[in-house]
Amino acid sequence: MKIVFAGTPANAAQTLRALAGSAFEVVAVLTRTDAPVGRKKILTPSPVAEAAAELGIPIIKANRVDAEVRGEIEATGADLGVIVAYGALLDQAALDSLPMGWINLHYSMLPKWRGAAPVQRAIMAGDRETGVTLFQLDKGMDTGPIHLQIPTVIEPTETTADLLPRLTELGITGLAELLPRVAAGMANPKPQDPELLKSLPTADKLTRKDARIDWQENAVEIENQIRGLNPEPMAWTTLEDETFRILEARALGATDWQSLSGDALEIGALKIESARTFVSCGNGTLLELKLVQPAGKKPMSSIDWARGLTAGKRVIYV
RNA sequence: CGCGGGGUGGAGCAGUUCGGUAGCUCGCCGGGCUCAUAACCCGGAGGUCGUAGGUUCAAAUCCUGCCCCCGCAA
Repeated sequence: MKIVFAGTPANAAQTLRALAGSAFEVVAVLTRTDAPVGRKKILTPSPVAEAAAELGIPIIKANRVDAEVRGEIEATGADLGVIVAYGALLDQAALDSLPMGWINLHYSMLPKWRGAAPVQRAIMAGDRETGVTLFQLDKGMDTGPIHLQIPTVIEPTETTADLLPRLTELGITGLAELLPRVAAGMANPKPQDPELLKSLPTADKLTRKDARIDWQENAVEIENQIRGLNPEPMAWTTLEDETFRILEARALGATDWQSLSGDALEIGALKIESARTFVSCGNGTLLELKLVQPAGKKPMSSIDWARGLTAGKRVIYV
């Protein structure tokens, strides 16, 4: 069975490497075109493109599968497409370009969290469990029939940065199990429940607005948000009109500390103790800052940051 | 030339406007107090102030070039 692999980011590259080392032949790789990266806008190939180059696999760079790209894919003589975070939807014609269609590796337990940011959304929502789904791609957004799913627990302190590599491994495991079955014509995918497809939340792409902390919320929710948004795009707030990123923080439960202690802090106010820093959140809850990054600075521990604050400086978030 | 912040002993910062050889909060080393400690007290080590050059009697502070780090935007 010959395979065309489509993907873009680092975890997709890792999956590609695993696939290339398997019994199946990866005859071509489809990835997004080189994109400008960083302040200097250096045109950089995607991690998948780099991996493919190393592996000596022909690369097709395109941000859309149009007639021309479809022709290239068909010309490879591949049987099946495997797609992992490619970054674009395939239309029906593209889906039909390969005899066995396309199998998508998605980082959630579908039909929950369909869409672009399933890992982040699951953590941000405070889910205790997620997983990977291998399904037959159809024209909808992650709506196709499911081949195989592998669940996993989300640890209480886990960030997207922690979870994604684990899911990547699970995805590779899943592919190793599924592909031989597909090659043998033994695949039997089951349709997703149409009701659940409608009712369950989707994992829409994250915007900068999603990454901004609303200190009115409870600390537990804010912590979930911070963990889900690490490392991309990273939660932020403002401090004296400057971006202030919070990479790591821990909620002190759902306890109403303000009522308990009586020293009511304004929401968003900072409280510094000997070696710890807290921010007052909604309903009297407290969030302990761990790792922060002021604009223009490197990430630092919250206590290092607090050490540098001058006495008169007002440290209330807005 | 997209906008902006920054490079000062191991860490985080102040000092740069109005040039005069370096300060704060920690850490580290040694000693003391204490049942004990992230507490307190005493003492100590550690800095060519990113780099090259210029102005000056004198530059972390003024001028010029270069390197590096980071936030926003893409």
